[in-house]
Order: sequence, then structure tokens, then C-alpha cells
Amino acid sequence: MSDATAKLRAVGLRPTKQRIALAEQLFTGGDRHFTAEQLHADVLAARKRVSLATVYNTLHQFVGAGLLREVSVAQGRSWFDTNTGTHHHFYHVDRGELSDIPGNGVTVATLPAAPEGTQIERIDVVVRVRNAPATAAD
Amino acid sequence: MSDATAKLRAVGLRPTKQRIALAEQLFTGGDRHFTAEQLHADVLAARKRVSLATVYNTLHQFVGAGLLREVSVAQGRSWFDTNTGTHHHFYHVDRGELSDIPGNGVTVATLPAAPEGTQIERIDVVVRVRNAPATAAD
DNA sequence: ATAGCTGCAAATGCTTTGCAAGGCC
DNA sequence: GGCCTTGCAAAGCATTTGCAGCTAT
Repeated sequence: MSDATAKLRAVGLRPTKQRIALAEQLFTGGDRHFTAEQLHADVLAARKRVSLATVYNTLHQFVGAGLLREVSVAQGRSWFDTNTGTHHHFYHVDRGELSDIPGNGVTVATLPAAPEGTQIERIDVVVRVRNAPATAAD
Repeated sequence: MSDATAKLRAVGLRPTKQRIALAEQLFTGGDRHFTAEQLHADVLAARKRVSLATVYNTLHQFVGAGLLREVSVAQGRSWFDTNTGTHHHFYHVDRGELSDIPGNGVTVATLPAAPEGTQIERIDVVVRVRNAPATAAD
């Protein structure tokens, strides 16, 4: 029926009701950026009952399974992204919203050498934007 | 005596004992990266008495005054940086340490257009590194 | 049947706040 | 002296955890 089930099995997670509900919510439609609470609210709105604790647990399992990516943009709140490919973000400071930077709007030209004994895991680029001030006339 | 006092006055902050103690701790020596608790421990080690609450409050005042920059790399913990110029960071995932990327090890080649009605405030590049696995021979 | 999951609520960890006492100008 | 600061402890949030009951296989 839903391929959410298949997706879960593929990464070795038992397809339970709540994991399926969350997976359908997340992987249906385009890319999404959200916090645990937002997702929880969405699932409840879809009349599926899942506790916040389970949302958190599941989110981390999904990240571990490579189904999601976690993004650090604001202290005190975790953001998740269904787009696990290479791309970067806009973070709207005033509105507290995260969005993908379309296409290859950002390119990191020079790669730094990782410090002794370390290797690069990932590069995160966050372009912080804010409401533009009113134009001259006003 | 200490130019910490002058620095504080320059940004309109009354030079109190604790603000001076924190400023001296921060702006003496090279660039520093730290969390509120680390700074608190350092100040106590220097035999200055400042409460954690005051450290947090002061840190935010310093950020507001442009004396410090706040960096978001890990959820649940705020990092601060005495280097307010344009530069980027390495975040050592395994050790939970933040450090500057020397020189211009990173260059953002293409600047994305900010979304309608917004303007770019700042671009943060965080290169996440982790311990390199043991080499082949083991 | 059984190992793995879920939900609740309590616990945790970082950060903020309220308010009385204290310090700088 | 007056107003801004500080400190303590309590409050606040987001997130994690313990454990009994439930469920997919």
C-alpha cells in the first residue's frame, strides 16, 4: 500500500503505525523543513495519534538511517530536513523559518584542509536573512 | 588600567566588576570560542566571582554591542566567538569543539539571491569534522 | 511468543527571569 | 541618591529517559 512501509523496511526499521504515519507525513510531497513540534502538530492534524516523545525518537532513528538530515541553525531548537542531498539553507531570522537555497546558489570554492587527525564529515552553509527595511520612500 | 573599561564604555555598557572581569577574560590573548559555562568556569578559576546568570546576560549584551558573535553549531548549547570579523568554523563533532578555519580556507563562490523582501545578514559556514578512522595497517 | 515499540510523565540540561540587595555615576 | 546591575533560586523550554503495556512478526 504505502511505500512508507517499504522505505522503513529498507533501512531496517519495523514499520509500526506511528513510524508509518510520520514517514507518510514527511516523504509525501516535496522537501520539508521542520522541528519536532511542527511535525507532531501535523501528524495530529492528520488524525494520527503519536506522542511527542515518539516523534523525537523516530526523528533520530530516521536521521541515523539516512532518511533525514538534522540542521543546526538556532540554539535551543532542532531542525530536520527531508532533503539529504548536498545543498544549503536560508534561515529567516525574523520568522524563524528554514528553507533550501535553490539550485546551486551557493558554491564553496575552497575546501579547507581538515585539522590533523580529522576528516570532513559535512559542510553546512547557512545564509541568514532578515526582513528588508522599508524602501526609501518610507 | 585595563582597557576593558574603555571597551565597555565605548559600547555604552557601564563598566561593573563582573563585566570587566568577563571582558578581560575574553579579550586578552587571541580569539576564543566558548560556551557560557566554560567562560563561567574560567572566570571563577581567575578568582573573580560572577554568577552564571550574569555570564549569560553579559554575553548577550556583548553580542548586542558587537563585541562577540554567537555561533549555532550544536543544538542545546550556545557558542560564542570573540572574532567578530568575517570567517568560518570547524566544528569537531566527536570532541564538541569549535575553532576558526585559518586564513581564507573557505570561500563562498556564488552568493545566492536573498528571497523576496529579505536581505542577507550573514553567511555561516561550518565544516563538521570528526576523528579520522585508523589507517589501513590499523 | 517475543523482541522491539510506544506513551506517559518525570527527569535533565541549558537558558531566562523575578525580585531584593548592591554598586556605579 | 537614583538607576542600572547582580545574584540567587525558581521558572521555562526543548529534549531525553524509565518503565509498563502494546504490537509486528
